[in-house]
Amino acid sequence: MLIRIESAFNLESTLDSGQAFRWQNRGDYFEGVIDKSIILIKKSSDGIEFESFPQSEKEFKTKLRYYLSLHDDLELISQSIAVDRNIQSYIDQYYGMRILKQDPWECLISFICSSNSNVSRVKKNIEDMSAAFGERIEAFGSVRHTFPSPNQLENANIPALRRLRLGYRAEYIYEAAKMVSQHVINPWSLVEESYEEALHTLTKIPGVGDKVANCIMLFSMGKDDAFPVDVWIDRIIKELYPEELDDYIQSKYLNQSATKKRAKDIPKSQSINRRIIKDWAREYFGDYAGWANHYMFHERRKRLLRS
DNA sequence: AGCCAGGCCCTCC
DNA sequence: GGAGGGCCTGGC
Repeated sequence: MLIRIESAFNLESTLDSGQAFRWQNRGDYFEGVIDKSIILIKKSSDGIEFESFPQSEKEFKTKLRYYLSLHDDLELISQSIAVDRNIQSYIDQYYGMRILKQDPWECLISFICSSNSNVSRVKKNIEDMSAAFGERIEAFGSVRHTFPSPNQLENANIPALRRLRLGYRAEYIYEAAKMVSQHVINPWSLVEESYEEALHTLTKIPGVGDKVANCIMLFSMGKDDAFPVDVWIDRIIKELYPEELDDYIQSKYLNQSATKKRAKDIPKSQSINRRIIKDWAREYFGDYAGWANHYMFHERRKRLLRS
């Protein structure tokens, strides 16, 4: 079925930029799993062409438009975050890349897995968990599995998760599944909450700190101003904006009791922590800071893969 | 062999 | 409140 897209859409960068972990690049199309279906997507002249099974394409069209954030005004967002030449260049290079709206539960577990890890390993972890505890789907010549529900993961015990090579994350995943299945936390309801509320709730889950929480909020909850700071973003921001960061810290300190703080106590750009970087970037890039984050991250990742 | 990878948690100060 | 070390595993 065709989904007509009026504005720009970069399918490859959107699905293969490390924000989602279930998409496989099959050359001229992508295969993934959303909800209870296998999805095939490819570019077409006036939008994208997709197939779904077992859920019908008619049923899936609305869901897919939402998932791909096709209703978001990319022109507006790009203008909003293009505050300097750096970010403008990244937008130009990967124009049409969008932040997805994945399932918050799957996204939560995915980014718990991501700590001290890498994209290809997280992909394997998610496929392994799905194969072990999700439901089998067969379509288009492929066998895939749904991402397990909170109940299905809670019923998987920790040793079984350990056997999937999840390492110390197994305990976190099990605890998270228990919290969700027992209604201590409802990740889907956080879409309606404010950034601060959602952050507060998410970081109560073991294995979820500030970075992971910001990824979940950005990639599944439509919190466009979430700004995950990992080692790469940390390096990029310090590299591109050293003066701005120093100025920001100066002003923060001056706004406090100026006499109490001595110059030597003011952190230098090398030792600036991730909290300060996040606070600065959310002010600097504004309402769509998370999109700026992902363009910077993606550009760096692509550049490193080339070299 | 030893360090690092898209962090987080716990234990000290 | 923040610095420092440990943690599963895989890859170089």
